[in-house]
Order: sequence, then C-alpha cells, then structure tokens
Amino acid sequence: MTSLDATPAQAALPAVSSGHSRNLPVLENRLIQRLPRTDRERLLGLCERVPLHLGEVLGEPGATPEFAFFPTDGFISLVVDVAAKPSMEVGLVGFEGMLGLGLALDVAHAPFQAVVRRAGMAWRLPGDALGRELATASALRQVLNSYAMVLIDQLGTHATCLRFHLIEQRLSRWLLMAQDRARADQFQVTHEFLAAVLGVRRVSITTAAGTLQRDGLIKYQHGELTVVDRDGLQARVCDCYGADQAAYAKVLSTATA
Amino acid sequence: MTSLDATPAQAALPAVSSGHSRNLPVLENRLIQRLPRTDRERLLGLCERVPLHLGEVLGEPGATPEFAFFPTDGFISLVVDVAAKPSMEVGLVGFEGMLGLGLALDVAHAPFQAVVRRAGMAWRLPGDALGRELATASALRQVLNSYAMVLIDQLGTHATCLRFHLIEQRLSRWLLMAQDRARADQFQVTHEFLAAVLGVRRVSITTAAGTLQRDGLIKYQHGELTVVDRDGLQARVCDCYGADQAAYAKVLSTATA
DNA sequence: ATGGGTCTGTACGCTATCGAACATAAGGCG
DNA sequence: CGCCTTATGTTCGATAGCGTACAGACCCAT
Repeated sequence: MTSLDATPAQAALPAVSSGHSRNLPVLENRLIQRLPRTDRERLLGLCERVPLHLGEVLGEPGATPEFAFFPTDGFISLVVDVAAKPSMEVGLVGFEGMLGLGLALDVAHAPFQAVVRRAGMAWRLPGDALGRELATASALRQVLNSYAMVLIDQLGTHATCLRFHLIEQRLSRWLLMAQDRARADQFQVTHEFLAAVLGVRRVSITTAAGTLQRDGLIKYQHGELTVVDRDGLQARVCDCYGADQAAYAKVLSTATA
Repeated sequence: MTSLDATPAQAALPAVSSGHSRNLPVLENRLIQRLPRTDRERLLGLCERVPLHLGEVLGEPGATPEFAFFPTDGFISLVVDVAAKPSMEVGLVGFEGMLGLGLALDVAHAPFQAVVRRAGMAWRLPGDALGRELATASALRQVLNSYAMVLIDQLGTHATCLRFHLIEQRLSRWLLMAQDRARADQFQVTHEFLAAVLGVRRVSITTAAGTLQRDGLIKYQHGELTVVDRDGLQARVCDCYGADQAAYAKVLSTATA
C-alpha cells in the first residue's frame, strides 16, 4: 500500500502543468525556463548537473556562496541559525527557485544556512560565471531579481503565518509546499524532522499529524509520509499557502512559457 | 548577566553613536552616503525632499511603487496585511535604508504595505529616474542590491525572534531599533500602537512596558515614551538586535564613510 | 471646571504550546 | 530469531499569551 501511484499531486506552483509530470524527462528549473532560448542554452552550457544529497549543507550564513544552485528536483531549506538551539526553516527552495541569491545580487553574503531536505538534482553554476552572465544577459538579471522579490514577499508571509496560525495549519502548509517541490505524494520525513522545520516540539507534530491522519488527509509510518487527500489539506491550510503562490505567479508571470 | 556586550554596544547602525546625537544638522541617508561623490550628487539632484507624515501610507502590497524613498529622519514600517485582522510589522526602514526596493530591482511589485511610523523627511525619487540611474551608476546598483540582501537577512531574523523570544524582549528590540532610527530618546507611541507593531494584545504591551518602566529602562505617559537607560535595554534584548546590525554592517560595510 | 476622548492598569478564565519523561511500535542487522 | 535503533504515541504539569471586560488616569476642548 505504499502506492506511489496514487493520484498525482496537482502541482500548485504556477506553471507546472497540472499533475502527471512525475518522472517526465524534463525536470527543469522554472527560473531557467523563463529565459529566452539562447540565454537559456548559454547558461545551461555553463552549468554542471549535480546531485543534491539529503542533509547536505550547501551554504552557511555569512559565507560567500561559491555556487548558485538551480534545483530541478528535490528541495533545499533555508534555515536561520541563531547560534542558539532552536533553529527553524524560513524558506524552501525547489525547482521554482534558486539558491545563492547573493551571487545574483553581487553581494558576498548568504543570509541563511541551506540544507538539502529532499534529495534530487540541480544545475550548479560557479559564482564568477554567473557574474559574467549577468553583465550581458539582462533577462537573467530580471528573472533573478524577480525571484529575490518573491523571496522577500514569502519571508514576510512566513513571519505572519508563524505568528498567527496554528501548528496544524502550518504543518499542512509545509506539506503542500513540499509536495509541490517534490512533485510526488510521498516523502521521507519524521516527526522530529518536521518539528525542526517548523520550530516546534516533536510532540506537537505528533498531535497535529495525528489529526491529519485520522481525518484521512495524510498517512505515514516510520518516516514515510504520504499525502492522501491533497484537496483536503488545501481546505484546511491557511491563506499563506495561496499567498505565496500568488506572489510567485504575479512577479514571475509566465511571459516566456 | 547584565552585560551582553563583550563588545561595546557599538551603535551598529553605523553612525549613531549611542544616544545623544540628537538633532545634528547632517541628516543624511546612509545608503546615499555610501555612493561616490559624483554619483551621490547626481542622484540627489534627481530627488525631491519630502516630509513623511505620521500615519501616511507610502505603498500598498502588490502595487507598483511610483517613488523610491530614502528617509533621512523618521521611519517607515513594513507591514504584512493578510487581508485578515491581525497585521504586524515585519521590517523597519529609516535613514539606514530605502523604501521601494521593487524599483531598485526593476520588479513591479511591492511586497508590503508601508506606513510612516514616525514623521520625518525623505529624499524621494521617481521610479523611472531611478531606473535610468541604475543603468549607468553601478555603485548605486551595488548599494541597493546590498540593502536588498540585508532586508532578506533581517526578515529571517525577525521570523525567529517572533517565534522564540518573549514579548518583553521583542519590545525592547523594537524600542532600540526605533531609537536608532529616530535619533532621539523620546517618541510618540501608545501601547495600542506597539501592540499592532508586534502583533500582540495591547494588554501584553502594558505588562511588558510596565516591567521595563519599573526597572527604570524607559518611562512613558500618555503616548510619550522615553528611553531612559539604553544600555539597560541592550542588556536584556535578544541577540536579534545585534544580529540585524551585524548583517547591515557586514554587507554595507563602510567602504565610503 | 467639567466632561468626553484617549491612554493605561488590572482582573479573569481559557487555550495553544511548552518541557520533560516514559511507553510502545516498527524496521534493520547480526 | 532477537536486539537495538529509530520513530511514534501518551501523559503531566507549567506558562506565555489570548480575549474580554472594566476601572482609573490623563489630556484637551468646550
């Protein structure tokens, strides 16, 4: 019953044509997709295709990022690490985004720690190559600037979600976001893991996830979580989920695709 | 335990030596100050000097900002307004920053509502003029990109502060930030006002502020709040205050000043 | 000065979440 | 198979903060 063949996740991130895209050969990155053909091909020529390993740390706060990553599969969590115990995720980067905005803005500073939360693949581009591209390819600069703006927007949304919404809602939101970026209904997450992501106790996750499971929205066992009823989740998630997507859609509207 | 400061509480917004600099004649904007002389003078030539009126709304989320503002005095609050009741401040912009990052990044989208929280003055620059400047003045682009990065960093810090720190600490932090940007020890804020800023009940502010007052750190009456013991406040504020300043200092390090 | 608005103080019960500890279940490995 | 690790479930008391309601204090304008 570990059916990977349940109904495919409606990909809610803007332009992933709905569903059914699992394991299709084209695992592209949305930002790169938005570039004009020639720019895109030149850029991809400079990139290297690299795997993202679960748990891998791709960047430390304060450091100068060496590479930019454009995931095509899997996702990366942006973590604030106040040197104190409780860390927490403040953003999620998948095939819709990029890691290494500092390079795009030509600022030698990474604000967050970046940790791979789901294994996958990415296009990896050395910082200096990106810098050279930016000098000439204005479409690239436009796209990355737009993404920076989306990130700012989403960080703001995240803060209010954190403040005003219940753990169960926040959990639902994260699951939907993760599902979108994983392009799959199932992923490996433990309660402990989710607790760290949301910045709450493990017990609180057990409770919230238990409710969602009882209501038939998800199921899980021993670190394998499956989204069973995506619509159900959407029905009880807070607006923040939609707000994020709206911002993304608005700013990175499909001019190219 | 009173001393958080192994390093002296270097007024980390670069140039406010702790307190006491009230009403100095040079009320400049730190971002503009960082430009090379010629760039700076050309830019200021395009700007208009405008007053910021208390309560004025300088931008709505989703809109395309018409002007960029570089405050020299007073400050502006960035507010997420999820269409629902509880709004909350997610960022503060004073003489150290700018409003209208969308224009700097050439993205027609403002992520937050912007409200003047303390009256003052600003340099105001039409969006198209800024766009033209950016095309030629690379120093300007560099500075504004850096500020975008700082904002991203601070939004992340804000989120964790929100999640893990007590109201009294968050209040202290806001007071210090406000004091820095007001360049004054006294400002007009009611408990109601502070509650809206921090996203908590008015009563919670009364309690927290009451403690701070009893401990001789601040005093207030009928909407006039005075910071009496700034060092005392710094001693009990969370790290987030220092983290913000560190990020600003690092990214916008004083190459020019 | 007096009265109405604004600002601040205080009290009450309530709930989400915390922190810690312990108990069960499920999977992997020798 | 049994053992050990990992994952999940449950319980208990504690607490920060909530929502609401009301009372006093201060300021200003008539």
